[in-house]
Parts: sequence; C-alpha cells; structure tokens
Amino acid sequence: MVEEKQQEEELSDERQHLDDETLFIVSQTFKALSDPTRIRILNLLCTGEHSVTDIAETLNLSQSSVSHQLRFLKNLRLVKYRREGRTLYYSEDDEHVMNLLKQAIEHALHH
Amino acid sequence: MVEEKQQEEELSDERQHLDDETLFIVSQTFKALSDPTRIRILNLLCTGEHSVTDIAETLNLSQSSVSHQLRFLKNLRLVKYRREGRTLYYSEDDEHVMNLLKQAIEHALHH
DNA sequence: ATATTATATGAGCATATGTTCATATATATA
DNA sequence: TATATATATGAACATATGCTCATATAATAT
Repeated sequence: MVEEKQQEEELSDERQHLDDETLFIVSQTFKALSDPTRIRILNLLCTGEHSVTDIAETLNLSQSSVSHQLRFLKNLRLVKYRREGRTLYYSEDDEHVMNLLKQAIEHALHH
Repeated sequence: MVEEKQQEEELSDERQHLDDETLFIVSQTFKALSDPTRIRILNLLCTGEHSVTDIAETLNLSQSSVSHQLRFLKNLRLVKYRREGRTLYYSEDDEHVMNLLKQAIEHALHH
C-alpha cells in the first residue's frame, strides 16, 4: 500500500514537476529558435549543407554575425560542420528540433 | 511554359523564403517558450485552470512576476482567463503551441 | 615566406528581458 | 463607506542578447 502510494506520487511528479535540468534544456532549445536570424539560418540548412559565406550572402547577413550564430547553434548541437579545404560546410544536426521549427513555420504560414 | 516556371519559383519560395510576418510569428512563439518561468506556468496549466495566486504559490514565484508573465502569454493568445468573483482562472488557449512544448519536454526528459 | 581566402573571436554598444518594489484597480464583504 | 482580497501595472534595475568592428587563426596559393 505504501509503495503503491509512493509510485503514484512519483508518477504525477514526473508528469507535472520539471526538474531544473529539463527546464534548462527545454528553455535553451526554444531560445535557439526564438531569434529571426537563427530561424533563417536553420531554415536554409533544411535545404542541405551550406558554407558560412554562402549563408551570409544568401540571407544578406554579415559574415561575423553568421559565424557567431553558428557557434551558438553548434554549442547546442543543432548544427554540425564538415571541412573542405578552408571552407566549412554547416548542416543540421538535430532532427527533433528541426521538426519543432518546421511545425511552427507550417502553422504560422497557414496563418 | 512561362506560367509553369513561375509556379515552380513560387513553390520553392514558399518552402524556403520566410516572409517577415511569418518570421516574426515563429520567433515570438518560440520566445514565449524560451523562459523557464513561462515554461513552468504553461506546464502547470496543462493540468487545468489555475488562479494567479495558485500559480504563484505552487511554483514559488512572486504574484507580480506571475501576473507580468501571464500578460505576456495573454498578449500572444497562449492563455485565456475566466473571472469568478475577484479570482481570475487562467488556462491554455493554443493547442498547437502547447503541443510544441509537450514535445520538447518529452524529448528533454528522455535525455 | 607572403599574400589571399574563409572563418572565428573578442570587445564594445544598444536594446531586450525578467525581476522586484510600490502602488493602482477591481471585486467582495462588514 | 471602509476594509480586505485578488490581480494588474509602471518604474527601476541588473542581466542577457545580437550586432558591428577590428583582428586573429587557418588553409591555400604564388
């Protein structure tokens, strides 16, 4: 009986209470998606890998700004890169987060 | 032939280029979900409606802070309220955004 | 070695954000 | 009307954020 009650409490806790780490991960994930520049970069990377210069030119952003944002996204493991000579090709690295972004874009487009 | 080409361009534009309004809506939506306090409030509202005082006590937050954040969420139409005497009961008002939050929480919990 | 190209990085700055504190508003009750 | 309760609001403040500018690093080519 006692065990049963404890398990119930743990279950409801698991569903309702968010521990600090989970809260941090979730908030960081959404923070990554909360900036227009990062959204545009990730949306571009949906179409395949792109170099830093390419991203900057395509989206009409400064090289520095793109590089800073890519570092941010790289730290969160949302993107990865591959080197070819002196060029770095960036691409998506988190299917789940890209899915969240796609869902939000689709929803916003259909007003 | 000309029409066909234009349509192709429109289609690829539709999928790749994000207009300013869409970009704004998407970034605002994720911004709402990027703060730990707001996440906790929305997560609590998953379990049903709650008064401002109740939210503040349950989550150990100041009444003012909760009220400010609820105004923020209300402006984005993510929550609504119903009055009963001098008490306001807040509840979810955007199924789609709550779904995004639930997905992110589930994903974060399963590490 | 020197120059060139691609990218990264740090400092500085303006703006945004979230909290607290004090107070205002609104409803209910004595 | 006066008081208590529930919530909202605005100012002030500290911190976070995103950009630019200048410069550093890294790889390649001459």
